[in-house]
Amino acid sequence: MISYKDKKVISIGTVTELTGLSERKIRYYEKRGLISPMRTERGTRKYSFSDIETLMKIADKREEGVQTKEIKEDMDNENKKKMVNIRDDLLRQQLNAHFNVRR
Amino acid sequence: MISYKDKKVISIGTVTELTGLSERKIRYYEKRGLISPMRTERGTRKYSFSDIETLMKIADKREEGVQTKEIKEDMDNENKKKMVNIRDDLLRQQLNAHFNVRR
DNA sequence: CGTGTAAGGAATTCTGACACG
DNA sequence: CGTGTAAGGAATTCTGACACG
Repeated sequence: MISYKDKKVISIGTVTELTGLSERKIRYYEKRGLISPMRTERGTRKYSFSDIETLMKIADKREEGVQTKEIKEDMDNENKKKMVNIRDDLLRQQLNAHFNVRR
Repeated sequence: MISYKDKKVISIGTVTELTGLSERKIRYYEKRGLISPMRTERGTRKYSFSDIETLMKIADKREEGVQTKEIKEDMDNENKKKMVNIRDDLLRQQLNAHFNVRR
């Protein structure tokens, strides 16, 4: 969870090599809200391995002709589901703790 | 094992921020054989998270006054031990497989 | 031995725009 | 809408050297 996967340390040139995407595309997907790299003090973008995985998925969808807007909506929905699951897990945990204490 | 930890994707400027070490020091530790970053086609160095962890350890040792040569020897010895363990584990595995088959 | 620094060149990254469609 | 490209500037990285000790 506190893994290296989400550390934003990779610059765009390397992302280009890792994903096969052009800088132009990568910056464009950012503008459309599909990824959100970090910015250093002087404004250079830094990406995480997570971002790279996301970009690979985006590349696949784009090849299928899916528009960035749709891709974003799908991604947002998946995130929503994940958040709901986390919330439910938490609730369940708290309920369990509550009943265990009372018994 | 095939984790992100060993992927060489971080440029020296970022390593500088992550470790607090100067570029000069980082390059010097490389020359002494303490780390071995990758090189891109045009010669820029790329480091892994492993390299960064190693650099942090080096920084600690250096603060204690330990010389790079000693640090290298210690690191080489640790690696040797690890290799021996891996070999022994493998041998043990093969022995077990052998006897299990014969019984 | 370990590290700082100035030097000059080459490569990187950024933004805004023109282009096509 | 999605992507390419040329443009100009700013920041990055590299190497070899001089310096101190």
